[in-house]
Amino acid sequence: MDPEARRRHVVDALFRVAARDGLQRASLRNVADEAQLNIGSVRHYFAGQQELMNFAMRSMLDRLAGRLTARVEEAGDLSRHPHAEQRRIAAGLLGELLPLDDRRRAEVTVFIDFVTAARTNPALAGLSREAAHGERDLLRRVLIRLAANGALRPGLDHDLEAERLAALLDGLSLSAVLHPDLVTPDTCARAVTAHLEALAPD
Amino acid sequence: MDPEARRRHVVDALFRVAARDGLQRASLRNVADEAQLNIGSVRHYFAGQQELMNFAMRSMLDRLAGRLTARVEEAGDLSRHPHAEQRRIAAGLLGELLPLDDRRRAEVTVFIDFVTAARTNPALAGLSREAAHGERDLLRRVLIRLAANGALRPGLDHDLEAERLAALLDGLSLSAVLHPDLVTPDTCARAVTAHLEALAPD
DNA sequence: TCTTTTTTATCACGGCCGTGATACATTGGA
DNA sequence: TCCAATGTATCACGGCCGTGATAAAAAAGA
Repeated sequence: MDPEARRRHVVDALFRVAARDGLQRASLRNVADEAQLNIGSVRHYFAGQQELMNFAMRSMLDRLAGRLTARVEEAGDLSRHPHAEQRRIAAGLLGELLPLDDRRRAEVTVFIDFVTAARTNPALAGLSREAAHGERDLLRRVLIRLAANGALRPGLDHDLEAERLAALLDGLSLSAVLHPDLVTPDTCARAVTAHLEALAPD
Repeated sequence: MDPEARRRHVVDALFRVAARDGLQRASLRNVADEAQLNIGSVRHYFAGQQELMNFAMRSMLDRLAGRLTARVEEAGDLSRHPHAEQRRIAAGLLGELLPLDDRRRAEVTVFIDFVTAARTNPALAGLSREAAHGERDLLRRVLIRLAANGALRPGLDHDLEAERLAALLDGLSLSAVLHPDLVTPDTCARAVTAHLEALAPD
């Protein structure tokens, strides 16, 4: 069987375990059970637990990056839309980073587990750093593009605003994952919309 | 010796271990070592690991709540200050929730470890929920107080703005803890200031 | 002083973990 | 067909864990 597919199968099992029970419970044995595989099979495709973790986190970042760039291309040339519509499109793009449905909730849940684990796990530190930079680069580009089309108030500090937007999205994600009854998908969407509208020209 | 002091001594050791190595490494043995105590002594003051964790998280929330209410009282009657100064005072208060120095960085680090652990640890779920509600209540009160004094733009949805402010603070804290070189104390302070200024009347 | 309570210190058990080693099964090409 | 490569399945070791049981030491009160 395709080794690539096998690896994906194992990684998906890891994601399910991590989303359900937390990343610390994603041991080789538990992941193997979830994948309905023998632990020996898992170890045949991954040299050890560290490599599995690293590969899983990288897979997740790749998938996320893929979806985001697809969204960006799909958006195309913003300048043909009115300003309000441009901000609406941007909000839709940013929603890809938020737990707005079950799929994204599971992804964001595991993402948060990974980056927090990375604080004390050198094997994941590089990927965590990469993710943080990637997020900020994306947000800066979005803001600059909106501003270039006149969809944002002039005179904004784009670096600071990108940081503020990153904090808003990260904070919403964290709260929505930890307290789903307190921070619903609707709350997330309204907060992002309000934030972008607060950056609109007068 | 005062049993209360002993418990605090153990809990402080747990905080140091959690801040340095992560909460998952805060085993009874590691905490006892850090406290320079025998594991038997620790177990004499705490029935088990679950009780230690619960007590530690409660202690931390109590300390934080104490500092915040002290800050609120210290602020006193805001209406005697000009609007800009009122927002500055509010920003100072909110800074108590951010990792602006080593002490607060350590606290926020452990806080994040606790609330993320609470997602899959029923013994901590209640405290996590309590913390989330407490944070939002505080922020709502701050915003309403500022608005009542005319220091904020009229017509704001205070519930939504409290949620947005909570997300900003949580997101800044998370990023500052995970990526200290990317999100510095100065960045945090500037982001909070910019946020409050964006809520100011025209 | 003697006694009771509190505190400190160990030992041992079972559980889960990652991992090395090894054997068995399956597959696919010469 | 035979053989090598790939994949699957177990066993065993040492490590760290929480915890029950127990004992020794220290402190406190009579």
